[in-house]
Amino acid sequence: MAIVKIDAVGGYEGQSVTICGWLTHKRSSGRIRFLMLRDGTGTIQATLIKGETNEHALDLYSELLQESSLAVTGTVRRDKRAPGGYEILVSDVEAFQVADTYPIAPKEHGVGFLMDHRHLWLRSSRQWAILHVRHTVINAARRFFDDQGFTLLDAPILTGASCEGTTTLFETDYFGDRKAYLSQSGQLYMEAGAMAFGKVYCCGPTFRAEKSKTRRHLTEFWMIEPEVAFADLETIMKLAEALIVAIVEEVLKTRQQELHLLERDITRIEKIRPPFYVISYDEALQILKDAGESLPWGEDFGGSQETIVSNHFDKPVLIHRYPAQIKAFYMKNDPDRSEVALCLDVLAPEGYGEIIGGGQREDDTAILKEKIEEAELLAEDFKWYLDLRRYGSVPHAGFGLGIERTVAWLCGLEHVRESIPFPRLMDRLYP
RNA sequence: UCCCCAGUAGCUCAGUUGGCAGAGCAGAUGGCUGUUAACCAUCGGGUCCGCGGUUCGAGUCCGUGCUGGGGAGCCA
Repeated sequence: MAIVKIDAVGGYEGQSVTICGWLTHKRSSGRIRFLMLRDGTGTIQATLIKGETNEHALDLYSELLQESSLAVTGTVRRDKRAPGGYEILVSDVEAFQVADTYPIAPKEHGVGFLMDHRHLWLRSSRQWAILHVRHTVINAARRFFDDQGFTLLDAPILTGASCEGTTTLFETDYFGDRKAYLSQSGQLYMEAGAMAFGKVYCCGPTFRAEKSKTRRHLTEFWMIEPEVAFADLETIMKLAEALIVAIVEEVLKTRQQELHLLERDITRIEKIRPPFYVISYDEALQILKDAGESLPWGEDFGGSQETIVSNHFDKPVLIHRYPAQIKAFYMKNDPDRSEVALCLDVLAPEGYGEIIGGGQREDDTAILKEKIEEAELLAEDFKWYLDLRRYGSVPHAGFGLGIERTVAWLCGLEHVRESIPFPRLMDRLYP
């Protein structure tokens, strides 16, 4: 007897198969009974009829509660009345386990309750769709870099120093006499990698101890961070655009069913084709001014300002050359205009905010030393980083793409917490 | 850290002017020969978030704490 996955039953019409899965639902009408089964690849209706199904299975039916784990054996039939087009005419049912009363009913639930049951919530069709899109986003991004000759170079998660202030760092004890921090970014290490391999990227979790309670923030989130030697801002802007295009194409190609299930307006994603919009910080300020939300030059955008700018466009918008004073110490200043940094942010459409941040790195030892001092960082922590400029410094650039915000945007989610299997938020470490 | 909202059955919620604690779903029992979140009937199920106060009487009003949600600040 073949054990068949639900998404493959179409190839077994008329044959007897066994499907192993979980009970999502059951219904009955007189002597005919229905089990809805889920196995991770899809759902299918199994039909029990007196006379065709054995007595053991008919008796078992009445004991089964939602999420009981089952092996269902029967004949695959095409039937218009069955959701999905195929059903199993059951000959026998065995239970691996009869579930206790399942807390998540097929009705509505509040966010807090679902988050407390995240380990079970993952079984619902909506989460199935979202996390499939996440899988594809990560895979598409990695394939994009692999195909262009990048080397995957994983960055450490435990680090000895902060690259920004210590206020947003998670601190942990390191063998009693020292402190270690959870990485906020793999970037500095990718710079070292770029000097060794030319083109590198990392993909992994990063941590921010920001006390942010918004729909765009997690304390643990994943980034894909490429870094390229002999590259300037323009090169990296082209790379950022091409990466997003590659991700969108792959999601549209392989995740139609998931997007449909999420009731995502696919036409808005189909618009995401090159070229994207490219504006300077100064031009973004003008857009805000025209919208009646003037901001003095030198200030960073808040969430509402980002939304105003991104709503101005139907595709992602690349914003370059922010004031140097609001950007990190390692950003290279524009030689033609020293008050701005050669940096790049990409805002997703529909108010999903910044999905990419990056730019060209400072490659001059003396200037970088100065900037480290200005940022009041410990010079000795960055000795190795300065070495990269002492031994064959080259122009180089890179960026980080936030996985969760990208997934939230493509899926049309209201909050990034659904775009990662087990979200970590300011007040939530369970489950 | 600040602002706003909420906390009543396992879940989602209603509860009028302060006067006997309610519905739908889930669960149990029974009915129905093709159901689509089936339907119909019956039944069980309560620390009304905690503490304090006002009152003859508090789910309801006041104070306070806790928890959750939304937002702000913050966010290379």
